[in-house]
Amino acid sequence: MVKYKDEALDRTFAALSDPTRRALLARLGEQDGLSVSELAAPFPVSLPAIMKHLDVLTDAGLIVREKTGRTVACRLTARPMEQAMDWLNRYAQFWSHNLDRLTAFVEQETWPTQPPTPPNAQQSVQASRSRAGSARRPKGSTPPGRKPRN
Amino acid sequence: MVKYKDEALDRTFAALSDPTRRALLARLGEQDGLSVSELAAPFPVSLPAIMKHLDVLTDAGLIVREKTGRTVACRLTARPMEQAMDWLNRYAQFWSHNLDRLTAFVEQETWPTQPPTPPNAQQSVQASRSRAGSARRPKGSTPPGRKPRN
DNA sequence: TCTATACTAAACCACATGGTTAAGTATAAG
DNA sequence: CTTATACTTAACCATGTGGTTTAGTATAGA
Repeated sequence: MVKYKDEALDRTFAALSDPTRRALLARLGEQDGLSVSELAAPFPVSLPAIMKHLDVLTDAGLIVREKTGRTVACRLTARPMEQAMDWLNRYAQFWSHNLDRLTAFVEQETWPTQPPTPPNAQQSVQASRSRAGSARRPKGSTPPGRKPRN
Repeated sequence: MVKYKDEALDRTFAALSDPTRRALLARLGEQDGLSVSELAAPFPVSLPAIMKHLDVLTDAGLIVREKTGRTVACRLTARPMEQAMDWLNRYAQFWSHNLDRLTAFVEQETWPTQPPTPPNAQQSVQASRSRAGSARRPKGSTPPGRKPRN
């Protein structure tokens, strides 16, 4: 099973879904090893906001941070983006209508089409985005469901 | 400016950040044109939950839906994923250390490194993920900020 | 030693997300 | 015409997100 890769893809794509984080990555592409303050300077948001974005990028493995004295240098990494590209390449092959390659490719079983199952460990900590299982409703709250129209 | 492409990238990467949605796309890669019920059948969540995921995929332009009678067929599309691949390819070139190509590439100005600016129209509708500007606090609520440690 | 800088952490907020159940609508089948 | 199926919509919930301000810590510079 490639669930661990799935979680890595979750974080990679989630990290890339925000324009500020893509701009941060692009900035590091121009000039790797910038400090946090240098990275944050052109952005119209506060430094703690940029810090949060860098946290997301670090958790996704897209950057690494190394502290020297009081400054932290941020650098791009390669691995998780390669995995995202792999996924996109597979998608590209689906709609290219090359059915022979497609059939052979699907039968490699490297492509999880079965629905994601939430990890049975760490139920108290939300480990994945899609989660099944009913949420507990506090007493006295109204249950979900559409009210009749009348 | 390529802000419109940026918003499309927002939606594309956000759509891909969820494992259920990626599984839906993979399922359609195996067999295009499945109906909503057929798509939903293997998933352990409710039909409206799958409907919501399909809404996200449709808004991102990754699938199209066409109704025939009472069933809706879902099909993969190509365009937005190509744009996501373009972005990833550029990132790949950054860490491949090809500085000549990198410099020439950056100077094409097709790669927005400047911080994203939220659209000045549609302030009432949240159009982009990163947004500046202070939120209004209700009267009587405590202001943000860390409490002193003592 | 004191001051300044760079970064980190906490607390708050409005809004978004991903699920649920229940009701409603459109269309096909009997 | 009635029933069943496929899908849609509304209302709810817990949690997460992306921002803010304020306080705190670590390190460099004067």
